[in-house]
Amino acid sequence: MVSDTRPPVRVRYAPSPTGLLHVGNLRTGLFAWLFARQHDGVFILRIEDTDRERSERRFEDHIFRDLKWFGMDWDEGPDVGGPFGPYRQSERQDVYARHAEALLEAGRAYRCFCTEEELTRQAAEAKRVGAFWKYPGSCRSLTRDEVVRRSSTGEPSVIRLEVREGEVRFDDMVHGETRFSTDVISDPILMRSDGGATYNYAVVVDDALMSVSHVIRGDDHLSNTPKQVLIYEALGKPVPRFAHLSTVLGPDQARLSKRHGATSVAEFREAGYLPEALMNYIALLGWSPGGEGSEVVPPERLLAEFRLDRVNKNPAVFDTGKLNYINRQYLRSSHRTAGLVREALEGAGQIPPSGADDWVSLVVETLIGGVDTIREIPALLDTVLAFSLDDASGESEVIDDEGAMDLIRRFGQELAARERLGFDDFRGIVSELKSVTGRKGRDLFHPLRVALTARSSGPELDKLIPLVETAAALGVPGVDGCRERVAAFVARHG
RNA sequence: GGCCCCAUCGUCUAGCGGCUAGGACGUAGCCCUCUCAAGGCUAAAACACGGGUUCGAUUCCCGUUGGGGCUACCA
Repeated sequence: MVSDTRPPVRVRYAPSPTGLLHVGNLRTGLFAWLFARQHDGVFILRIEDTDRERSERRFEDHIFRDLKWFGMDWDEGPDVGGPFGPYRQSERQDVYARHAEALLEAGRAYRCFCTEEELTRQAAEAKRVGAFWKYPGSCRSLTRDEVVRRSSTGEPSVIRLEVREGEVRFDDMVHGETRFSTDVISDPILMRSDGGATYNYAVVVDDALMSVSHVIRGDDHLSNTPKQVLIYEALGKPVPRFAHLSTVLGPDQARLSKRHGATSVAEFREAGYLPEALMNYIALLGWSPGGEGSEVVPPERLLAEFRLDRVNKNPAVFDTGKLNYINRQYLRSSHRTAGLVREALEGAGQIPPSGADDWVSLVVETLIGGVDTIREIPALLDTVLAFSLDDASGESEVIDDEGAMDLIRRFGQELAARERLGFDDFRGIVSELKSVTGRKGRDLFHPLRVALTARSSGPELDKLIPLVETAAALGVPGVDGCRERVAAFVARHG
């Protein structure tokens, strides 16, 4: 046996609590989570709330809630703790400061007194004449005494990393080997003049201290990576492996945002999407199971088949239509569907006074095939159960057809003879009407549908009739039984 | 301006020098059917452009074009 010397897999997901969790962000989290779980690794949730202005605690709670709903779990995080905490950047400021001091001591970083205004002016001027500009390193050569003197007068300063010469290279799991020349990298600011850590520095300190082995994140950070590698080097910490994921775009090819409609996990949940369907679809953004046939890949299979190194490099456009298709597939087979339909019906006040369970399963059986999401059920049910004679007035094909009306009258007489119309009764009546009137097929069924629903389309009659009869029997408000409906229809048009 | 990343049907993708360029969603037609859906079958639909390398490029290299990111005391 050869012993495995690879370091343990530790992957982190680091959302910012500045708003609701976004599907683009969620995809990064999903890929990171899948990778961690596939390698028996540790999945860490870290909250990047260094932006005090925009970060809010309630958004953090929403992140926990949405991730759990989505089906992800984590081993370390602000809510569950862990050996490398704290897991909120806002609680780690002293850690950043301490390591910055150490870098200063080690001569890898230096204090810079250049004012932001002056530097911004230089940069703007360079840009105006089309010249390249980077921080010239003016403060690199300040003597220790001078630094002490200027600091003691209260002159504000930042801490910058001294960028070495040469090249930075790293092997990205989705982009392959990537290299940058340090010639174009300004000495990055580690600590701001207000004493706070900058993002690029804080992530590195956190990832290094948390022994993160794989940094999986959006590719908007690809250009930041060389800076970060330099910081790892200065800190004397091993550089993790990186995987930079492309962004998720809206239908107009622009980055997905609110104006594209639903983009937050919460919205998809509320719209009645099943979490496993959303997970399946999101995994398909940049990855595919390959081969031929279905792309319905449930979470268990995702765990087995997903490959981070096979994720596409180019950005993917979010397609609600395909998400709907995937959701329909899960809606039909999930054991959770009934419970969710029940909630939706309760929310819409469509649960009858008695017999709720039977009612819900009947509604599911009748309507689930016709919807993209659970959310559509209450409205569809309303439409299906509605019976308005006024709607029928446009059905001249039936109303003006004496044969059809005769059929309906006979149908009404049959119904009048019984209390309830069971589906077997309906079968019997129909076959009798068929032989009496000589009508069949469309001529036979269409008039009956119109008399029963006042509409020319809807679910199959063998599903619709039990639904209407049950609704009437259970006392769903405003729903008449078949007998009353046909009688009313005959009274109006017959 | 500089640096970096990306580029196959409308969309998501398979492809890793030789394929009738495959699948999925969507679209169209047909079938099923009382209707609308669903479901089944079929069809149309792509290698951004120009140079190389090679016996041979969707595939490798270089440009161009078009997207995107970074170049902040934002993350």
